Amino acid sequence: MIQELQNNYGHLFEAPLLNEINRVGTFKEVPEDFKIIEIGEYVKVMPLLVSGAIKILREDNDGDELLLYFLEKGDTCAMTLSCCIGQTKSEIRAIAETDAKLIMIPIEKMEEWSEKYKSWRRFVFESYHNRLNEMLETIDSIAFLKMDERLIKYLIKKAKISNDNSIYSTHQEIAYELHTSRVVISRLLKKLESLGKIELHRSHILINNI
Amino acid sequence: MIQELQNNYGHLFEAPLLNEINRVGTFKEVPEDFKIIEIGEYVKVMPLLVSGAIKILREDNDGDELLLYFLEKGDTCAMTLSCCIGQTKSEIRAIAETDAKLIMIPIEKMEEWSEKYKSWRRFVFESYHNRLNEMLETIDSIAFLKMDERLIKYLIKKAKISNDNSIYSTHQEIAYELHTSRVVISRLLKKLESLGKIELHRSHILINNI
DNA sequence: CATCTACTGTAACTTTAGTTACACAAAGCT
DNA sequence: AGCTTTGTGTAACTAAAGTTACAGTAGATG
Repeated sequence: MIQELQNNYGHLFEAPLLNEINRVGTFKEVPEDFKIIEIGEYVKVMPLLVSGAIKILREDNDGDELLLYFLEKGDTCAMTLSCCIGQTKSEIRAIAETDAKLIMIPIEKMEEWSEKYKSWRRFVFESYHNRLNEMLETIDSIAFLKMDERLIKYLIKKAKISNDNSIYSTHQEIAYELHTSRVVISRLLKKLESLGKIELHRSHILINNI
Repeated sequence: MIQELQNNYGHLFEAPLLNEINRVGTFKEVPEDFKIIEIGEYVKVMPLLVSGAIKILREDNDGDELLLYFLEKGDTCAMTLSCCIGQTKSEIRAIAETDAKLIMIPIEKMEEWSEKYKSWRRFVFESYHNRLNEMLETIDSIAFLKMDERLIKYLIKKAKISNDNSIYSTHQEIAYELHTSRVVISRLLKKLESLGKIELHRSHILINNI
């Protein structure tokens, strides 16, 4: 494990902390679509992401979903942090967007390391900072943008995350994540295609020049 | 100052920390509608709210506003925290919703106290936790609710914040904060009135039984 | 008290999004 | 192959929200 840790967090954490993480953390590989955290669960470990991407979803009372944001390597889930500390249930769902590698840290270490390591405090604060900003961007999108613009942002982000300008999703899946209906997405995608920005195939969207 | 501090934060912080806050913090009273933080400003102090309420607003490129959430006594602005630590510009605007009393802490103390005081760490983490949850609630509202439901939530919250079931706002002001148009708000308010839930007066809404 | 400004009410219309319904085609299965 | 499931395209309609326009009225101001 030490290698993955070194590569992704070596520059962030001081050596003694890295050693501790190596000692108490457990390495975990999860496949795409693996459910890492479910809404309402108590969270007992904090995941450090070393490779891949995770999507964070919110759900309303009717079971309708909304994509909040993606996590990438070097990130941790501030929501989880937040739950760990408060000992509260998870407010969100975390699903592996791609195959991913994680280091799981038992939550008891959170407080201990916050006292001991300046770099850990920095990391935790920075995670919160980043997540708050992601949330703000999400709010901007849903409050200020129309669905066509949200869709474009979504496609760009999704392509960036997977580092591939093909997106292998169905219209239905996209509709879920943007919390709208399949018909609306098909309609808007068709419009984007007619503008030459994308090409539509079955379960596959090719990004040309958005 | 010590009295306000004791009352609102006495149970949260250990005595030595309270003393330090008393020593380095500056007390500030601001009137309703006072602009505490503006978008794009660098933030050099962290406000602890001891009385009154503060509204936190987001703005898009066209200058359209959206109310994110309210802060009440015992709260601090996690956004500000976040900015302090990251030394970045403020992403939000903070306006006194009512007359308010604040204790301003120089940001250098943030890191110092995070190392020294467990209660401070708790407080900071908890603030982040609360703010993330407020943001989630905001997202829920704008993503999952229709305007009439958002308006009702807004009225309830606003009444609660001012501890008064009269709201002294114009339809235009409400429209700004919910990021919609005055006509829409007038329409929906009229409907609520006809249901007997509220009474409409000039610049004044009386909440009956929402 | 006459005038002006700000606030509210409402009608009529447009735009955007959501819904229903159905046709058709690609992939999966036996 | 034939059948089924899943994904997409599109039309027709409804609902919600945003826009424009204008009238009326309560307060503020000179």
